[in-house]
Amino acid sequence: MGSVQVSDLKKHLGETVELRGWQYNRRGSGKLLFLQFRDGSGTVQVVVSKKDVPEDVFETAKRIGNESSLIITGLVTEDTRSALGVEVQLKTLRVLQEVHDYPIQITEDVPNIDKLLDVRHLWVRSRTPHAILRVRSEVEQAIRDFYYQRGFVLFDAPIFTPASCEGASTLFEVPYFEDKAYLTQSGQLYGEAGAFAFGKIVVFGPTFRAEKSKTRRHLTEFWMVEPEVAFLELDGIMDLAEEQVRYVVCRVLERCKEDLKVLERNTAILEKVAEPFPRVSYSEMQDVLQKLKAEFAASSDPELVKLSADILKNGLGDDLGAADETAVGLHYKRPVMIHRYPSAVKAFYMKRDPANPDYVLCVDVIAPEGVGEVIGGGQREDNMDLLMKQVEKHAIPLQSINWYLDLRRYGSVPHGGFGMGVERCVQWITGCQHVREAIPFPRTIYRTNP
RNA sequence: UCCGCGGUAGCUCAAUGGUAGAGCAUCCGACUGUUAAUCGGCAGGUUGCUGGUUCGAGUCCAGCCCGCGGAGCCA
Repeated sequence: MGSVQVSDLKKHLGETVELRGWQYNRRGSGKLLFLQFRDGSGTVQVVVSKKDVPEDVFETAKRIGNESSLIITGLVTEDTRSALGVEVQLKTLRVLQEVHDYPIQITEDVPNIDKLLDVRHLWVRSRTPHAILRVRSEVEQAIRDFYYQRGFVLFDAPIFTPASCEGASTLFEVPYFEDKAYLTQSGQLYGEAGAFAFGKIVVFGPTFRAEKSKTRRHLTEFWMVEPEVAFLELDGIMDLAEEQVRYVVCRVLERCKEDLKVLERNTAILEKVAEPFPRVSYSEMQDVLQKLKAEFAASSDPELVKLSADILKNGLGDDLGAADETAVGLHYKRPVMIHRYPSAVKAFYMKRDPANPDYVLCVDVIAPEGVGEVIGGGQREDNMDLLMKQVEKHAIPLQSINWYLDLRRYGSVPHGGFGMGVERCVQWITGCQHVREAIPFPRTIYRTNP
């Protein structure tokens, strides 16, 4: 008799099977015990009846604490009272390790995420983190499938880089033999090299930002997927971003139903990705935000009134603030694409809009429900002279970027792409409160442990 | 870096300047259909650190440490 997985138990109705895993929880009485048994694939209720098992087996089952590791055998029976629809009538019980002081208790809420993150290595066993990280796994697989199916070449960018790609953002400096190196904050520049070699590439890897951000949307280490395509212009880039988000969300809706149920996620808002994403220019958005500001100020909801005060706080020509993004999310209730920002607030490599050189051909995708920017990208400046002006303006050291300028010297073409933060995407899809919950071991300004 | 909030039992939180408490978890016990089971009991503390005010400080004051939320910046 081989072991079976909890997720496959329905195929073994009426059979006696072996299960290997851990006790998640126990309820019961003096003569009847209900072990919640998990093996990673799922959780099943194991019934231990005093009259059906030897005395010592019953006493052991009654004694062992949560997260004791077990190998059991039992009869698989149908039972509508059990969440899974089946349960297991215990026959034999082998305890690999008996545990009595597991530090996490079974609760549904997350009262203090920081305390739980101290024991993240154990917390990942619990119901909610388990569901979120399963969704993350599906998101990452969906991303890979999406690009693979479309003929993109997976083009890994280096982690050690010579210097800043984007100027202002803070980089992690690390000793590198006799020299210094920096952890990458974007694989994009390398992606552009790949696009000119393979046509369509995608960079998928970790990214590091030494920003001292302490919000539920920020990590110092996060995963980013960055497609880059030769001969693709802004409209095409927006099409790609929209299709990719739609594909990923639909995959999760289709394949992670149970996890979304565990997370009590309202899927109605996710299903709206089937509809076209609104595409609004920065300039048009100013008018929309003006209207929203007035509308929210007149609202009876004090939260909206408070939000209203911060809308358009940064003024015309500046980047949108967090309140603006929240308002956009509340208004459209689905991902929104904002394009053609003022060039002053965007990176040096963004291509000028020929129709109005004060703006650049970029696009941000704003997720609703307070998650904010999940995608940032656009068309790259492909003209050597214009690019050089920006390099000088941003005071980017030539020696670290000279290789990149070669891409404009030898066969430059219109091209572009974007970067999507995997954790922000997972945060939105799962509806989890902190982006920290969307990665197995989050790294933040004050946490590198465990 | 700036603004705001917090640190009391393993966890979540109480405690007009006057004997540090509850719920949950652990441990012990009861219960044959429980769904975060329920019920009874035992145990559990240098109240973040240092100093000050006071007859008396978890509480008031000063400094420090640590964390959380937000702004900025970003994905």
